[in-house]
Amino acid sequence: MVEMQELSGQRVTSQRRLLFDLLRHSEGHLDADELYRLAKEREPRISLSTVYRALSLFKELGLVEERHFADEHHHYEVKRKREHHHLVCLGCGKVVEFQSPLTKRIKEHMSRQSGFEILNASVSLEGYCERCRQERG
Amino acid sequence: MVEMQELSGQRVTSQRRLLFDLLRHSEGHLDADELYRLAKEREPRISLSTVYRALSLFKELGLVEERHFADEHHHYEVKRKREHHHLVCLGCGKVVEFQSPLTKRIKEHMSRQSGFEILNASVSLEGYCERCRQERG
DNA sequence: GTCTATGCAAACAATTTGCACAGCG
DNA sequence: CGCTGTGCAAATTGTTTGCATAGAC
Repeated sequence: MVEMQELSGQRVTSQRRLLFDLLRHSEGHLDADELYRLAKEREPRISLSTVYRALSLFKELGLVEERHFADEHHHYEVKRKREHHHLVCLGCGKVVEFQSPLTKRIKEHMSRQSGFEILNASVSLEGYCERCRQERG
Repeated sequence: MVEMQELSGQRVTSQRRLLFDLLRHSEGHLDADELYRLAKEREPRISLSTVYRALSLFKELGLVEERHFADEHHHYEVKRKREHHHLVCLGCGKVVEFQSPLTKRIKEHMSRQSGFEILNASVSLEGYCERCRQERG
């Protein structure tokens, strides 16, 4: 298990190490409060502002990405090498990640057509997962 | 110019008519506060909570869609027949809408692959527009 | 030892809610 | 005229900030 060793000149504190670690090992897309609650289990004195400050630092350093799913607040996930996208179930909130070569083609096409330099693409699909479809009849 | 005639059993009030009208005719993607300010020009006594209540009603009825662009608060736009997507400039905030047959293909592909019933797709591309690219050198 | 990061409480911003009155149907 | 929608102010929720102290380097 890789640990946080350096933070581009910023200090590596126990809180930052813990928070990054939790993000790293949580499958999902945590929001600030979920992360806070998890962190408190291991370090009860940690404060929510530390969580926000750490998230904003990680985001600035490009270590995590901020997502805006339906309605609610922000979710954060550790940035991975491969670009990936999200399929969200409107019934149970489950998030499935996927990749698709088609997104690369959309980027290329729109870049040519608009003159934008396109840095990133995010595709988000919504619908009902198999189980929720059955439950809804 | 088409006017709001009915609201699925909900009452059509002057405020709702005004708000929907403003959304309708604003090119862009208004947020609650922008909409509020526009509405006040025509109806100074309108309140911000009315704006929020109307937006949430419209959203429930499927008349408008809520977008979550980078960071900030929600934006709302009247739902149109054609699905369309967004290209956002990170420099100046400009939003360009586009359509692409590739999104239909992504939906079909993911639907087959995941067993989800996919209701909608939203693609959001970020980058720098031609002008901002020049200004940044 | 110096200077940045933390915890706490208080400030802010976006959105929601309770209540008495206004006005649609 | 009954009942839903509105304006206003106050409440909530998510996030940020000021300040004194803790702790990384």
